[in-house]
Amino acid sequence: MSVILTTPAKKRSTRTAPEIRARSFDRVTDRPSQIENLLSQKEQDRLREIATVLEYRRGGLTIFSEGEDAHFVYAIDEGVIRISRHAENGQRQILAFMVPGDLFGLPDGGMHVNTAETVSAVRLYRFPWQQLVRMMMEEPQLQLNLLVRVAYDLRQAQRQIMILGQQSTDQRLAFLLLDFLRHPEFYDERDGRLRLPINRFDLADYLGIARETAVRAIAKLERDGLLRRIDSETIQILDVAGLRAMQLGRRRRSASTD
Amino acid sequence: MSVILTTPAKKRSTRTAPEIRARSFDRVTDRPSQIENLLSQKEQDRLREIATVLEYRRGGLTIFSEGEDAHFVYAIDEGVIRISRHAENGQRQILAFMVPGDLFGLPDGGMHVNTAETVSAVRLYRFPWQQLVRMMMEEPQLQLNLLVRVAYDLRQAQRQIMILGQQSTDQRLAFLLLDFLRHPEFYDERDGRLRLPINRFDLADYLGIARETAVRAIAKLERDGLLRRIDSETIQILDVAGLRAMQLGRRRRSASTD
DNA sequence: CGCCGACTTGACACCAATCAAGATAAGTGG
DNA sequence: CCACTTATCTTGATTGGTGTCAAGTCGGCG
Repeated sequence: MSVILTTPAKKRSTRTAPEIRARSFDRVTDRPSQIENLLSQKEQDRLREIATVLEYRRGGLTIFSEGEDAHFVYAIDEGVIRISRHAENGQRQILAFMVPGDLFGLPDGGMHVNTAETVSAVRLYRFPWQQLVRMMMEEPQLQLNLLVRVAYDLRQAQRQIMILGQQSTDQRLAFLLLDFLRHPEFYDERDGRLRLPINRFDLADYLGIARETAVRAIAKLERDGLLRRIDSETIQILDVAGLRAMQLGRRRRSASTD
Repeated sequence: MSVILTTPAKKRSTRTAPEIRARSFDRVTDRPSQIENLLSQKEQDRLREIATVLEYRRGGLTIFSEGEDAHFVYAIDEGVIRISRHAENGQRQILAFMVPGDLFGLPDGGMHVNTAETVSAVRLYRFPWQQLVRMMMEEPQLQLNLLVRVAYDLRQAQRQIMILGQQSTDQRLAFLLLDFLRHPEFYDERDGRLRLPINRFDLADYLGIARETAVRAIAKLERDGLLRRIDSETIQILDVAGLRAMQLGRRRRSASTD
């Protein structure tokens, strides 16, 4: 069975072709998503029964928005998405970028509190939340798996709190770059080239700085010989150790001086 | 059965008497901790079987430190604790203050990644992690309860990311004050007096600012007529609405201007 | 009474947000 | 293929905010 989903046209979209395709979950990929790794064959089969595959053809598409009723949770099979939230004054903060294997969309009081949008073309697995809850009550191992994932997200969030609470602009940028260096999807270790899948807007909103400040931070690291800009979305990393060292410096003294 | 635990003497401690007492979990409080609310009587009984009550007599005591092996999780029955983490350069960031009903100490790879310390006198329930896991595998409802709690912590962490990424010093302070206003334990709505259970060190390390900056922010809110300092740990709130309004202003324009 | 830690205030330099303007690149329509 | 539009990226100038160093005050405790 094949289903075509429609989404409200994005402001920057000029296409009219369907951006998303959905179909039932069977043999769509040879790389199993991480959620399957810890589960028995039987459990995987049951998950497949309730899952739908969604395909988003490009970046900038909304998967769900904060405030909407939440009926599904999602797992990424391919591509990058961003999780963001808007303050009451309208400012956007990007809470996380998520990559294949990550899970997102857990409801909070039946609603989505965050917004999820594609950064690149994306393939997702979509699970009906109610059915998933029923399954989890019967399969404790499945529930434990979900618990581990949420706990991981919590650790990641705390990590970002550390960055935003303590690091200078340059350090924040180094932190983001080092994170992306771990993904061979974006970083070619041989020639040292990193293709940043995110634009300066997203980068700034993630690091909690202004867009111009982000650009200047990149320019500074370039002056310092740590990297070289190829084009706006590609940079060549010249000194990984230097980036790491930069994170160790201190922006401000700790309030609690021992 | 009564057990006496010992902890390494704290630097500011001059006492020699035992700071912590532990005893088995039975009828120690007439106010049930929140973890019990959603559980059946049978499940509560089972929880009691594996729980121990710990009492810390004062603030500044370490419950566990980052890097230690994690064998227990904890629930707060009474008092306030702080969860912190130290960056590689030694800077401390306070990730959260936790109050009665909150749960903390979930292991990550068998270890504690954060440090937990008492802010005031505290009574805790301590649960052996392994036994709790076994119970959860048999009682899905218990596990779901834990999942809900971790998800809640994640939302709180994301909330702090919003604050640290977007808000000015004054706004951050207003945010913290408004949070404490919700707890009748600290805020007397009649005379408007707020007893801050945390010192300026903790306050600054929580908000990601320098200690002096925190003091100056308080002074500024006082000049603006929003509050009045009684003594270093007590302030009188004069304009709650003004504090709320302060949070809505924007420190900087969003990077993603629509 | 004197010490000590926590709190507070002042001075100053520097970093980053903001406003402004230009550069680059990709798309669009002629 | 070229002019035009638009979005994104980049750089400059300016100002306010915040970290840091320094000094002083306050309160508790021995």
